[in-house]
Amino acid sequence: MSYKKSLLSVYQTLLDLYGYQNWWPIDAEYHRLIGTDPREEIVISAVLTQNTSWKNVEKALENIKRYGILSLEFIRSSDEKTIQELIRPAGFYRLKAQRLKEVAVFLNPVDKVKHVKRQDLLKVKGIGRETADVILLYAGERLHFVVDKYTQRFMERFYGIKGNYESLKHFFEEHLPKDIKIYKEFHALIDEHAKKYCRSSPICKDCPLKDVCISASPSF
DNA sequence: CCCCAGGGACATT
DNA sequence: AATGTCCATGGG
Repeated sequence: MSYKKSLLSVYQTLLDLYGYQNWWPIDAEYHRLIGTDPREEIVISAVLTQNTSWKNVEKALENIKRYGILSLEFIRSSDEKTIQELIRPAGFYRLKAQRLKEVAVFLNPVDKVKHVKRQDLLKVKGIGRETADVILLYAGERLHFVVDKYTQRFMERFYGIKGNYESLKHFFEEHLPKDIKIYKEFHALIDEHAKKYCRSSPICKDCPLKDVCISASPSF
């Protein structure tokens, strides 16, 4: 039998299951050695990961670190063609080189992430709702919940909530404590769970949440 | 061969 | 407002 678990208890359950994910991943040692700002890696990787596997993003980040500098100033001062070649493994490389240029110019200095309005961030070409919220939450330490494809899929299956981006974002922000750590980890935990069980072709049979999910039938 | 991956801009209906 | 198409590499 299924019932509606509170959003916070879903978070607790996922946290118990998978542990802290420590998103957004950054190479702290690199930035300590080079003297660059770790927040700039978050901004760059947020653009690179658009509809792209993290594995491919990592290859691009390694290229930038090896042949350039993982910073927004490097993006600003480098030839766009050079950036294209470095980030090629991340896919959509011509498009993303352009987007990196735009955001690097806009977020100058990067400390702007602390006070920039979401509305203004969304005006930057290549920065949509999810990328904006990733930048605001993970680089700016600001209370913006990140909704992605996984989150939409999970919420539709688990709660039967469909909704557009803004309504889902609002749902999370209304039903969770105003806690940056919870926002960061919950988003990561949903992604982890969606990769393991709540896939496009869901594996409900072994899903740890099957008893509290409204769409998981015991017959699955 | 297929489908999918930590989306977004732009056009069409 | 909802849906379709394009962008592109790499892995399963």
